[in-house]
Amino acid sequence: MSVTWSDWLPLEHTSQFTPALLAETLDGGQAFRWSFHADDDFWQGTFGKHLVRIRIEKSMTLRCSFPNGAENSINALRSYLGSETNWESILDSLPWRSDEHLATCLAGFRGLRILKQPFAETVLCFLCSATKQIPQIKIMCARLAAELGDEIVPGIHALPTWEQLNAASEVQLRALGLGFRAKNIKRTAEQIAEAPGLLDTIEGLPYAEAKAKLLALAGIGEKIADCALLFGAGKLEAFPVDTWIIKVLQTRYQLHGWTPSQLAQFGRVHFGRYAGFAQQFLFSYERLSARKR
DNA sequence: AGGCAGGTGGCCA
DNA sequence: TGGCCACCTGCC
Repeated sequence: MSVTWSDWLPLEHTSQFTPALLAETLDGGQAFRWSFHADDDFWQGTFGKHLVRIRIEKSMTLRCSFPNGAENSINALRSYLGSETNWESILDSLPWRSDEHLATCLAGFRGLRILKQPFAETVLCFLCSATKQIPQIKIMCARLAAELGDEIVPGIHALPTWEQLNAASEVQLRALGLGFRAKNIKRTAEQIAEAPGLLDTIEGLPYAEAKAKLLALAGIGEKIADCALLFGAGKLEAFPVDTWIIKVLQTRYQLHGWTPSQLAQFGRVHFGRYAGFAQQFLFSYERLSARKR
């Protein structure tokens, strides 16, 4: 039996969003669960127990579709996409007036957003991300879902919960191609099992405290903690420093010789309370430049 | 065919 | 603290 889908429901109208920006937001390294269906021009993905399709029309209207009967996922989707957030105003508050390179990046990706993904699965996806490129991370996440996650509709699974992960063995996780990440995921699953409600607590904490608690989990260092807090907990001040951002800050901000930790500090101070939002523009711009070469 | 990829943790000075 | 290296796997 196959899934039937609802009509395309209007999600929001925006003059800023474009197909390229939707792609960059859903599939540019924040989330790893979206795939583009070129034939019918829509994105399909899951977050939590929601299965969703999104498309953008020429009139710049975002429309969405759900498996019949699951139409109320639209509320969760609005939250996921930050539909209620005034991104334009946050963007304007970034220090682009005194930072020429930031201004260039903002101009190139105006309309880009930060997702608000379910925190627990954001932690999982970024535990998979260590020294992997986006396509590999997506494969790992897909395998985790297929093998361990609940089935949302026939053939499509949610990412596993931490309870489901804890029920798996490290050997079983390794068999999914996770490599050394399997041990970290297994250990973190155990730590979470020992402290029920831990992730919910962390999500509700202020940035610095939340980060300190995340760093105590196996396999989570500065970068992964910041990614989880930025893309999964709405903490826009989190400033993940990965190899791309190191390169940007060294070459375009003349910060050669700075350690990743010092660069993170610089980022939070220089870009301010929405540093993570700024980071995403620097990241997208740098990645796009690299692909063109 | 070997190096490297959106890191982390452990070990050493 | 700061630098180095092992760690899985797959793709260029």
